Amino acid sequence: MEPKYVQIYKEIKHRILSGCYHDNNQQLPTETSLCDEFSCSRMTMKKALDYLVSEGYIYRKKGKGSFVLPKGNITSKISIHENNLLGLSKSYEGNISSKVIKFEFIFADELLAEKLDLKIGDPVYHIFRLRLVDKKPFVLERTYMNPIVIPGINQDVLNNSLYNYIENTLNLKIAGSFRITRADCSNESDQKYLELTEKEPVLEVEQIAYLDNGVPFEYSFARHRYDCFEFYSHSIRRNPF
Amino acid sequence: MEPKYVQIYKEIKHRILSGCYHDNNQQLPTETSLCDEFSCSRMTMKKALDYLVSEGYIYRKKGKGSFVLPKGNITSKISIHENNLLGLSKSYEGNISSKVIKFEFIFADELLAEKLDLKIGDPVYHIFRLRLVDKKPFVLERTYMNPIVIPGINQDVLNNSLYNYIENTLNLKIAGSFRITRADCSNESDQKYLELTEKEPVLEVEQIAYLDNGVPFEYSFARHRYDCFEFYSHSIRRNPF
DNA sequence: CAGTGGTCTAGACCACAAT
DNA sequence: TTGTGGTCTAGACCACTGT
Repeated sequence: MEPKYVQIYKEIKHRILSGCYHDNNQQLPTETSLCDEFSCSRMTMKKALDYLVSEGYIYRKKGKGSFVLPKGNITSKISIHENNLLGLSKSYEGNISSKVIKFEFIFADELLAEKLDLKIGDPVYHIFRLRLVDKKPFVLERTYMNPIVIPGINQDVLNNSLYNYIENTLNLKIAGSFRITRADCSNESDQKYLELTEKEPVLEVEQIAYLDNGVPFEYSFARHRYDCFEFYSHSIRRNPF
Repeated sequence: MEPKYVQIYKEIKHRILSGCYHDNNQQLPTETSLCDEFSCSRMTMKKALDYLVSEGYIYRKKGKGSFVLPKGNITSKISIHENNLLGLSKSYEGNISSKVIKFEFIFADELLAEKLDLKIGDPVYHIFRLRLVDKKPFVLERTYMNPIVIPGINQDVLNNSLYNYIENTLNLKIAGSFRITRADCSNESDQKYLELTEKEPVLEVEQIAYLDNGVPFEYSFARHRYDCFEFYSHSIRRNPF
């Protein structure tokens, strides 16, 4: 059973996307009237509306009301929202395949030990995969994983979705991640596998991902072809901060 | 007067950063005991803790408790958090200067009209600036602004901080933005002003920024030197979504 | 079972905007 | 003055965890 505020959030989001508030100068009904309609308290309605604010659908002004915000447009590249945690397979609807270039155990050096919360010398999976979208090279992923936390990885899993394996087979929950995004010159591997020239760069995303018990399970570098990937995000200024 | 939940948020954040919960296995006190200590209701405490969750300081598990999350590390590059809205001048403590390369009125084409919510042919500021950090070229910014919304821009403003001018002189409030981040090959201007070779790329951030009345005031492309800028972000999986 | 966090309520008071 | 959203409360019930 979904919480009431999620149901309300979804219904109002649906109304916004259907243009229900276009006639009324993009203004939503007042909170109290929405509370009446959905038979809920104001706190619950506020929670639903807060999610719409945080996703950039509406903005609210004290003393005035709540209004629909125009949506930024997405280009033709593959766009991943900054909040997306679910790996490529779940983020894109195309035909995704993987080619495993390297799959081995290594021993954690200082960096890996720090990022994955291990001791130096502990065994770590090192996975180097090329991921293709509609058979065209898209991203070159170098992933380090803690084999204690994520056991049983094999070629079969790697050819499909690691995230599916973690969530559905191992039944673990992914809770969050830290990411750093940067541009970089392509190196020899990039050029070879992503079919880039020397002049063409990559968009690198460095990531540490955590399970819901706070344990880091993945440290990865994903190097994307510059011409078919971009990140989009929406920020709002939080009120009293 | 700051809301109570902000004060509580700040105090607990301070405690986390000081390592107060290190002894107790990174576990925070229960919500009810924190409510007692801060003399507040549970809803208020939850709001404070929700902000800590959204910023990646803690995670919470039903039936277990709330725990401090290890913090991702930031590298030596200039790192801007994905949520930062405040322009370079307020994001970085170094010695920042600007060189105005071009500053003119143009007429909105279809793209600009759409992004800035104008009619085709309406006048638009076109600002092309090189921004330097500690006298070294850092980012090349091409900005389009609606002169009706942001009037009175001149060379003096451009040599300092546009965001300061908007917030402090014009007394407008910046509410939020949409951003798209991508890597790109450097073009001739990039190479000239950012002092890059043909092989070296840029990190481009395309942005539409909004005031708190929902009006878009800026559409910009910021092309950063690849080797001294990166974006970092933190995502959490929201519960019932 | 007891203890935790998650949701929800009904009502209160405040700050801000428009009239 | 009226109406809006922002904050806050005191208490209720639920779902999940570990004993």
